[in-house]
Amino acid sequence: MPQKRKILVTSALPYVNGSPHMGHLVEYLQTDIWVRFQKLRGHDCIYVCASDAHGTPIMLKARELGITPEALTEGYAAEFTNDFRDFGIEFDNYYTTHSPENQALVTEMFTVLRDNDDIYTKTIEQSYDEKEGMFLPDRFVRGTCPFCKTEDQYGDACEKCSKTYTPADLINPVSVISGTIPVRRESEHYFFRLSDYGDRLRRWMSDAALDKNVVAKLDEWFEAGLQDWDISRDAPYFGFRIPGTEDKYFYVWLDAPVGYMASFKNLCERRNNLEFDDYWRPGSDAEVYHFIGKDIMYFHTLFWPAVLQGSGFRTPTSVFAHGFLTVDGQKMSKSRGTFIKARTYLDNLNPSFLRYYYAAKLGPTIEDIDLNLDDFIARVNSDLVGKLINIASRCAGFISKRFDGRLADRLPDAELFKEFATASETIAAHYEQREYSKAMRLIMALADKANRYIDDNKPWLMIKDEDKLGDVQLVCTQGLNMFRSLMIYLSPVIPAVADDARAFLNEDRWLWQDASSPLLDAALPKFKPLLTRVEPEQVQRMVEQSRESEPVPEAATKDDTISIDDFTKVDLRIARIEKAETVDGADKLLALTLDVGDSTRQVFAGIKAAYDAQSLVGKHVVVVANLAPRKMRFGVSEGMVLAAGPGGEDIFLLSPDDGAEPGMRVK
RNA sequence: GGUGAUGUAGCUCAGAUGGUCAGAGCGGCGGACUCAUAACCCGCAGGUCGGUGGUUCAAUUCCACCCAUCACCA
Repeated sequence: MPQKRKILVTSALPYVNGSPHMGHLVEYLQTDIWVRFQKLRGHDCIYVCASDAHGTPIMLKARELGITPEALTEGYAAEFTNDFRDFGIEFDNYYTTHSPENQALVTEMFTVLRDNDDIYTKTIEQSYDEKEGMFLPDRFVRGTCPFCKTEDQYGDACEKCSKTYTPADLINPVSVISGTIPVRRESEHYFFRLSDYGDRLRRWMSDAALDKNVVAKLDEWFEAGLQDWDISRDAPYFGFRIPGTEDKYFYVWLDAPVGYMASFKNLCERRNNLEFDDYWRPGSDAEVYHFIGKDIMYFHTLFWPAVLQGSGFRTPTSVFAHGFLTVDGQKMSKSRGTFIKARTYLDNLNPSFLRYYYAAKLGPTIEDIDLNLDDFIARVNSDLVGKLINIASRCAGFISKRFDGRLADRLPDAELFKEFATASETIAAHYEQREYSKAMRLIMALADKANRYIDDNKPWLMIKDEDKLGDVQLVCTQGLNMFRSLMIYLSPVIPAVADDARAFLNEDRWLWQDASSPLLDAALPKFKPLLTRVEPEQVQRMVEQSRESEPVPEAATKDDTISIDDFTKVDLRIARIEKAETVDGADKLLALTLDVGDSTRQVFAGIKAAYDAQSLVGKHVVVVANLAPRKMRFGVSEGMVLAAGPGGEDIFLLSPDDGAEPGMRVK
């Protein structure tokens, strides 16, 4: 066994302005497998993560929903936490960047950098939305591409011709927030002198033994010359205020990676044998690794190590970048039903299947991986159920029926078992190098070998011959031991299945090296199927449930309880129907004009069969006021009127008791 | 537009400093078996290794260009 290592591992912090989906899981599963492997090998390995809770998109989304950014991010963070747990992703700590620890660290780092003259200020010009009173990130200005004249493009690049430019270049620019024309306005910003860090970064790069594709990308950036980094944003902004300023905030990308340290620090405060400085100060003997997606390499391989170098901390040992997920060979798509939320998967399929499938495809490179749904079914059923679990299944029956559940006290083919044992270090090396697909191939090749062994020895024939009864026990003991070794090798990937297998083998715990010594003369309980096959219908249902045209309401997902935060996200208001009219060309719709207190709005409701338009005028109803406006063929619907019933003529509007006034909040 | 990565059998992917490098698993076809969650075992698959040029005695593997896909452009 190699020396015990101190390892700190992170996954990129999820930006909590939406629900977790299959793409997120690539990274967290890749990391979790690696962490579990290290722990199984007996190392001290700590896995921390956190929600990335700051920045303009979160601020605006919260405003749109009429809730605080804290409430918004806590709501999504709860989804992430639940989904991570249900996929068997085991963090030592999951925290948030919106924390006192993070603020203290960011402030400390900023102060050190500023005192070392690594920070300076400069006045720059940016797009400004006068109506909203805020500066606009490039992505929040849209207009016509100055090159190819395609309309409605982002302020930084054209999706059509993929040329890049600035919002000032756009023809007819519009703020996506207010719809007004942005102006150019000057503001003082804080910059980090990244340009001074070229040599130090190159040194770090060569020490970190980065993947060659990552190095290629870095070289490209060095070639272009390092530019200083704008680390401030003007108010209004959701983040940490820069010390000594009234209206300047740290850019979310400055405090996000510091969130790794803050989460770890938070963990240290709860564990007395863990010291923050042992892991994060220069001279640390711990290894620190960041698992990230290839899209955020810039931040993790340039800004982040430079900021650490300049502020008195150690740099990461290495950064592991992975590719993106495609589904059936294409980008995830809501209309095709391939934008699959983690929860939708969990509602239909066993998480171990995805863990195995991803592992079977993951390597150490930044290449994208494809979730091919047909391949997923075939692979899981044939590898996991048909090959692996089958080994136990075909041996266990003989052992329990004819030998009282008792294993033999020796192996009939020690040579063969030794093959399984000596594969141990090769498989371990694959895991260590994040060559999971190679590890899986090797493990499955061994599973083939185990099945062949049973086939060659034919216990089902020997069982008919009293003289050969002992041989049956021996062969099955051999088979179960091969199964056991493979399950140990796979336990980082499918921990839940491995736990069940271990329980069947009546053992308390497994360490990696246990795979090299057989389990003999032990009593086993009755075998229960460890996995059942994937049915194509399950996958179909998952895809159907993911299709945008038939969205699954959040509340209808299986997790049957919601938090009070979830409920308060829904802004229910009393409204008075001012006008109700039929809609030309629509069989079921009535167009309602609603008085919601401070304003009126138009809502289309599918209640034509149940209500006569005129009879509705003056009636008070309940409306979902913060539902995203929906464009329909007949106009925009700005909310939803609550009603009960199966539909058609049987629809019953909800109305409040007398006294309720338009605009009152329902709670 | 610039830069980088990828493009190998129906599907998912391996592979080589240029010459037994054209492979695996799945699917498909044929056979065998019946212990096992119709699982397992044996045999069969001929894809111009994205396209076009070039270098070479020889290229899928090196070079150039082109096409497609993905990413990044702070």
